[in-house]
Amino acid sequence: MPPLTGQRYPECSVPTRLPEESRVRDTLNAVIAEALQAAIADGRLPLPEAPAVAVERPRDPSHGDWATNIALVSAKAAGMPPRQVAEIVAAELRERLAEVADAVEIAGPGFINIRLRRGVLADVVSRVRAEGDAHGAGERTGSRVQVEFVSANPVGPMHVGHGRWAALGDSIARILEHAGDDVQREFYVNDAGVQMDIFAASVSARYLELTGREVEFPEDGYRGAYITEIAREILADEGESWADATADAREAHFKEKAYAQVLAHLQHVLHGMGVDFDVWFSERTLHASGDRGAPSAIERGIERLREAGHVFEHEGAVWFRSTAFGDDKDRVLKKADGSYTYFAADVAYHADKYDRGFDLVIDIWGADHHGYVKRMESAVAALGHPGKLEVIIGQLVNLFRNGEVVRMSKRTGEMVTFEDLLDEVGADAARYFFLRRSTDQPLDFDIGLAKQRSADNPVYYVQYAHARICSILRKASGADTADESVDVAAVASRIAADEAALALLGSEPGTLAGEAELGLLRKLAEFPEIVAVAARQRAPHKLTTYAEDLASAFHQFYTHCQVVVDDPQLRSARLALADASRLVLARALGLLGVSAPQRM
RNA sequence: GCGCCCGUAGCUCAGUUGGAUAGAGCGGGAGACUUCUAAUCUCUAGGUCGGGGGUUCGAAUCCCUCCGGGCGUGCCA
Repeated sequence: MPPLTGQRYPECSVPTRLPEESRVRDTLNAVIAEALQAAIADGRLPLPEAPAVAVERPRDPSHGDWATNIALVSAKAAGMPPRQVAEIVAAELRERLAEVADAVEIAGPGFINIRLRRGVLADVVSRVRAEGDAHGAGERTGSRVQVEFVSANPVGPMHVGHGRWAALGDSIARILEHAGDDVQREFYVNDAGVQMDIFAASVSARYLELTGREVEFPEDGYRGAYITEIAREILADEGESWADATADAREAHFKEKAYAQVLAHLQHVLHGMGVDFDVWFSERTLHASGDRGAPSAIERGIERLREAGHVFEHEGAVWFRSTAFGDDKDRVLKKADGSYTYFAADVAYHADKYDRGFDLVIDIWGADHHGYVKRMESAVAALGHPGKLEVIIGQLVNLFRNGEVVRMSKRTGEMVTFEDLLDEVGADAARYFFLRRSTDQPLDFDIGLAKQRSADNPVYYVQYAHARICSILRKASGADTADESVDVAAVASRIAADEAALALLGSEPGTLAGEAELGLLRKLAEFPEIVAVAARQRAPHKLTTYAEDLASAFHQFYTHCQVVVDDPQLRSARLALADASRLVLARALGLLGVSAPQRM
């Protein structure tokens, strides 16, 4: 078992800076701002000040590579029709962008569309290939972020929802790391509290049954078959002697045995899907008193709230005045019977997180906990860290098989566990499907579809694009396309495509081949921005959507363009384009925690 | 009752800061393998963005209201 403590994590200190947006976007914004300034300065545009500029990528590729609505935005203030404003700005832009743009056009109600030179578009190929792992990455922000997720009670197997949150938390962590933050993954183990007692009593009852004794199963006990399995293992290991011990001694012993087993199991399943936590934080450590009777972390947490003036006593209980921070009602920390609430432990836990120096804490909770968000935010604010907690609510998963809902019953313990699902569909498909929908949307998971190795299955669609590229590279090396001993990366590194060669890409616009090349170039260029948006919005599903778009652009390219052709220049250019696609596909899949196979 | 999330094509869902003719996959219809993997591609049909008001040059997106669905609303964990 790994260490179960609130262990410290190595200090990280890197200069603070926000992730950089795409270079082209920044440049265009700057140039447009200059153009506006110039037109305002010489009186052609009667504006008091230049409006904020924001270029965007038009949805419709026929509108060019970039567009700005600046004329529409400023028409009113300038007292001119939008198209007239657009004329003035566009004239300026044509001069300033002569080097990089083929055309600056006015369209629709007054949009200015900018069409980049092919050479500028093809630039992305060299950039992707030169930057390697750094491509699409933000500069190090120095921001220390903790993502806490799954945190399933260690009293049974994970359900399918836990699997989704595991995929989500891990992918968000990967994306934030790529965007430049220092990220720590943490699992909070609720190993204190009554559910552990019930758990122990359940195992104890099954153990006694196995020794042939008549026992009444606890009414609120856990009835899953795994309880019996655990009891059986204890029986095999330690024999029947525990049947004669006192119930207290037996349950105390069984609790630790069973807990260790379940925890190891959770770690095993999570590891199996590629999710590894940096810290497993035990709730018990918060309850434990310090040396020579020093107060526990929970007691210290309450003390801190009290010092901040937000604690009061009422009807024998100790309360946190969360209403002072916008909560609906105040919350109990210490019950009238002297025990602490789960919330009190969570206050101590979060205090500990900030003591560890995190600049931002992201908690991923199941939808059934969303009523808890406000009080936790209140507590964090009261502890002096307002705004440094972000709670992401993960919606549930509905399992379907052949269009039918898979029914589960918690009472009888009859359920499809996350491990069952992993065994059936595999880690790649499970992760991909979990991440495909936005977080705040409940997910319908069709087991049949996830297992299907066909065109209907988006995860294979994306992986297949990657495998196809690897196959092309094997062919280009002169080897058999099925020869798995070929080092694809090494082949790729030998491909050299100079500017003249890359300029051939998309040189025949209007043809199927030319459009396919241009489409792929444009899609590749979007990647850094997609990563930045996915990071900012904590939205891995932006990357599944992107990966499918990129795979589609590649498949079209593949269909319409022979890559390994005789003409050495065209061949190297297309190989380089395919290689850049390979790298970006692998990176996108990597951020999702999904493998990028070289053969399928 | 109150709070949060959601409602977009037959189905499952994207839609960035309010932008142009609202997109994709599946499913329906019609096609393409002598090629570097057809796990692919091409064409086609399909919409009152839940309803109604408002804000504005412009609304799926922002505001109000109504309808429908999910979850929450413990001195449980």
